[in-house]
Amino acid sequence: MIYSSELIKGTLKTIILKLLKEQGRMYGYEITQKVKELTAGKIQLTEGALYPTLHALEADGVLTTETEFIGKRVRKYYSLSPKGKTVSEEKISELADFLNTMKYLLDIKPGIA
Amino acid sequence: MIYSSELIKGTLKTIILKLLKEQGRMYGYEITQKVKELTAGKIQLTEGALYPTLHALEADGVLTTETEFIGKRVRKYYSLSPKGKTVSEEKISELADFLNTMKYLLDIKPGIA
DNA sequence: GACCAATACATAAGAAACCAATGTATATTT
DNA sequence: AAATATACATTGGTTTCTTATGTATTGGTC
Repeated sequence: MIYSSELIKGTLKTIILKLLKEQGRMYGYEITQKVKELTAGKIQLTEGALYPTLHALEADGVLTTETEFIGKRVRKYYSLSPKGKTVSEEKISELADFLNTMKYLLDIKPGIA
Repeated sequence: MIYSSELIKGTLKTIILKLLKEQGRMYGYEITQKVKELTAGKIQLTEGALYPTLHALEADGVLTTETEFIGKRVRKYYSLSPKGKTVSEEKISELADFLNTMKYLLDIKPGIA
């Protein structure tokens, strides 16, 4: 089962920031594969969603890039900027808090609600 | 702290369906207040997001409505249709699954990722 | 050696969904 | 009587994603 895309929408940026925080640097395609692997295929990032998001984060000064050539093929590595490290901490803890709140909402029983 | 709206986007429908499943029937304003209460103000649904969503769910045959007058003021109660009961079960379990997956992603440490 | 799948980037047109603002009106509290 | 709360609704604009398309290299397979 693949999650409906609307669920992923709000969390895409945070997922990217979390992975970059742990991995140091990653390139776009690598991110799609890593997320797919870590979620057993339940989250499949599309390129049309990923690349614009990466570009936006870079434009915001959250990510920095380095381009490398692997043979003749180009690879663009993304890393957290100093600002990005702060932003990622904030985003990650906000999401963790949100997950708890949502879990609480889903656990509510008729008597409590 | 109020969650950024992008986080709520993907979960709004499911929140509504979950509440209606537990409460039987609710009207729009009541939903905004209940969500605010249950989340200690962290989730504040705006009318511009709520009403279009309710209308869409009704148009999809997921919700049914009854209009009542409280004095001269109208109140529109929403309930799950038979189809809505099925849909709500699906949405709720998908979200529960998604929350677990996201929690797993956020817990990943450098060595594991 | 020809073909397909995987790797790797990117953009563009359109759709979906929300946000902020606005509008209308009644009810309650101070 | 004024302000706040209740209660519905819509609209214009923005953001953000989806689908589709485009280019090109690399690796595996028949």
